[in-house]
Amino acid sequence: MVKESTEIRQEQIKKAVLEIIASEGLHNLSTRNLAKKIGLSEGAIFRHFQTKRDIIKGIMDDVARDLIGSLRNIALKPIKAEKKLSQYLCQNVKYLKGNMGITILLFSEAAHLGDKELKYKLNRILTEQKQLIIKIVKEGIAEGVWEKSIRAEDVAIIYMGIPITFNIEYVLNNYSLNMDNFCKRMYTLILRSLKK
Amino acid sequence: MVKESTEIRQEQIKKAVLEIIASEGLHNLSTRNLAKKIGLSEGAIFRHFQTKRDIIKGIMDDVARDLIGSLRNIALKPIKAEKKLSQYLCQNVKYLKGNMGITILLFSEAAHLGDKELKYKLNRILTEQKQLIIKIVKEGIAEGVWEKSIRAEDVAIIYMGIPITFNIEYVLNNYSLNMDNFCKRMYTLILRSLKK
DNA sequence: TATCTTTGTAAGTAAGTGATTACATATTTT
DNA sequence: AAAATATGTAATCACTTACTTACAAAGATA
Repeated sequence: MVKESTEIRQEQIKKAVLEIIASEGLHNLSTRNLAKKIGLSEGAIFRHFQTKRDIIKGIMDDVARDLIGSLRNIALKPIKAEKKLSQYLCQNVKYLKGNMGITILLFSEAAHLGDKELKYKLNRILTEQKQLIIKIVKEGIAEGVWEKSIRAEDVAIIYMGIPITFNIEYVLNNYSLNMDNFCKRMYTLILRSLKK
Repeated sequence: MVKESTEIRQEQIKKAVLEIIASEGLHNLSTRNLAKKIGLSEGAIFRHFQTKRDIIKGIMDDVARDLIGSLRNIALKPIKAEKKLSQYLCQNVKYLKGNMGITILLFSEAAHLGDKELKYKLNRILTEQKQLIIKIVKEGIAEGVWEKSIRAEDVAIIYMGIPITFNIEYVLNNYSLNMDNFCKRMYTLILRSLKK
């Protein structure tokens, strides 16, 4: 009987949640299946998280910290807006690919509506991502390389669909979609709509 | 005790499924809740559909028929590509708004992966939508109004994110998003990336 | 070494799941 | 009007759900 600290177990549990969603689907995300995946009893799960919902909340906090954090770093780099946009998009897609299941989890929570706290967390994640895009677009306009009349918020909205679409395509193409290619091609298109 | 034909009941059931998903979330979509919503017993549900999954399959067939049908009509109209694209996008968004819950349902089924038949149906719906977009883009290029070097498939991919994003925005904005506005603004942006 | 805290398990809980049953009542056909 | 058929219900099925309990054992601390 191996014992581990709550911190380690919590990470294992959150990781297993995403793995189950990505490989078996949301409907297989039961505490029973979760415990089996990690090799623990169901009771042990509830030793480290009070409720199943708390696990989801924990994952959303991770996303807010890791994904938004890395995106913010890119958005704040002292480089040209065009380069920022390219890196931002690729980093965004890369994160989702490396954490398959997150899109489904976030989106499905958006669908549940019931839990105000989860809805708020999701809203923050999406809003912050959009704000960073808006910032980059405005910078590009200020640099004089992108069209002045463009509404940065609209670019942000159309941008947000790209990582989500990647995820859908990725699943439907049986995980055989080339990420770098995808990312570069989408970047090229977005850039066309921005350029003067 | 009012009795109705299987055809009528099937329509009622499918409609109720989408209503429940849109207003109470996917996790509240139980056959029990479904029956309650319609004012029938649970047994009656299974008189008109063999399994719960058959209801979902029926809804997906409806989408394939109604949404894809109306989009195909637009794509085949004898009008300019620019006009087609505009109508196509707005019709697409309008349908999703009028059938809240469909995006969630389709997307969640994409996540389940298990059921090959459902996955196939979803794949067809998305692929057909994309093919129509590709057709319109190629027409615009042939007309000479859009840039020749553009890859129509890429436009189709970036396009597909728009209705989905609309849905997310719509839910998170508490259903107060102006559809026409949204649709026109997204069209303007897409058009910019297409124009010479 | 003895005690205490943390982490684990096996076996439960009540409530919910999709689906079936036996039977009743409405509608159509003869 | 009688028989046949379609549509309904209430009760129940076996099973799953998130979560809890009573207790055992590992690891840290005294």
